[in-house]
Amino acid sequence: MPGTKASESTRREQILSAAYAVAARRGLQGTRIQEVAEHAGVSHGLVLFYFKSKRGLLLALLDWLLATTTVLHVGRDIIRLRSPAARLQALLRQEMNRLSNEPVRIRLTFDFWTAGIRDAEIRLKMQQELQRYRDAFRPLATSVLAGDPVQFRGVTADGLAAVSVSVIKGCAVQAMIDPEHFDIRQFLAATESLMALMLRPAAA
Amino acid sequence: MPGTKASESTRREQILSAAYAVAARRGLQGTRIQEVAEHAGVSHGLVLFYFKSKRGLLLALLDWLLATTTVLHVGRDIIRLRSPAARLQALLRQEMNRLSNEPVRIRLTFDFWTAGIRDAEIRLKMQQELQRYRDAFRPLATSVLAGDPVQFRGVTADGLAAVSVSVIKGCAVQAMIDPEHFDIRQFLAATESLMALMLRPAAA
DNA sequence: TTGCGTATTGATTGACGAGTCAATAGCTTC
DNA sequence: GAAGCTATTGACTCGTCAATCAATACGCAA
Repeated sequence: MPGTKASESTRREQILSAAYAVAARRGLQGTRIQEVAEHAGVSHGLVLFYFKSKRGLLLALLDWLLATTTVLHVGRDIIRLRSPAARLQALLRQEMNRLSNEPVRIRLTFDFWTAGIRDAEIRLKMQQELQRYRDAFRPLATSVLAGDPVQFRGVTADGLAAVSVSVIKGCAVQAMIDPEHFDIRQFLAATESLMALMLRPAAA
Repeated sequence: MPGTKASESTRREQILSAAYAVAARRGLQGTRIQEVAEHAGVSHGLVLFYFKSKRGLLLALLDWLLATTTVLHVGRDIIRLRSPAARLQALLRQEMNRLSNEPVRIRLTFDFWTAGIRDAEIRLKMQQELQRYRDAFRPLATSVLAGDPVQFRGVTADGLAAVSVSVIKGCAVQAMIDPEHFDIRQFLAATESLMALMLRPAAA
């Protein structure tokens, strides 16, 4: 009764992409191996053959999710921008675009955050991701701080990076839960004004 | 075999508070009626007698959670503060204190956010809560905008309120998932500097 | 072509947990 | 103290789903 065979990497990919679709629809806990298997066109036994347990599947899915997420790529076009605040701004804008363009991915990530509350292994991976996120912001934050040492006395680059990340993640939360009353454009306009404030030279 | 009886409101309270404890530990999906019952010292049949289903219990828990959450109380001490930005600042600080002092509550709220992704009834309640949150910030935001119409051209009070909420919620996310690398003090220092920027009169 | 190794299947098991319900004990009323 | 109401119980049913495993067909090597 076995069907046609395929290479291991093909099968894993196939199953993971099915798991992605199912988990997006049903949530992590609500993901049934049966449904993933159907979606991938294989038997549920095969899913367990490759990933050994549901937990194994979900952990692999998380790795896959993080690996296929364009990790906050500070592209050349952004680096080219002269002012640090302008770069920070471009980064924010880029990330917020992701929010509208990849809602499914964001939703899943969200789900993994929650799972991470109780599962140490998941939490570790999410911590690393947050850290990468903050790290990506830090050099920019450093430049901004250097631009106005007086105003930013006592503020660390880490602190400012964390705030930047907060704005993004907080935006994600609102956009996800309350898309109707949450206007991304207004949000962007407000953040950009705040950026501009950081740019503005200190009043002599 | 029935045990001693109690008033309906007592029992509901008793069960809900047990559900709170259990849900905090196990997560919403992981909450078993059996465990809630044991924790409340009643039979699991009674839990269903009062709440009719697991879903009913969780929805009631959500109501209870929102009702017992000090809803962003803009206290007298805050209102008394002269400058709007100072009030905004005080509000932010107050909310961030909640993050450290009531981690359990925050974790549960987080869980409900995730549940709200797939459950319309839960989502609605969470939307209302976000809306209340933004509403509480709006008057302050309005004042801030009025203070520097040039700088904030094109920025709406809603937008600025949404950013404020983002900062809080994003802070919650990071504090929850990565408490080790997330330094609330640095975070506060950074936000306060940003607040100060908004206060600063435009350079002539 | 034959034979071997393994990827694949699907029937099966076992556990768990939500929801039902008839029996019953506690409270209230007269 | 009797009767009636209902809150409370716990045994039960039913469905679901993860995980196991023996059987089997496919692909490959000789």
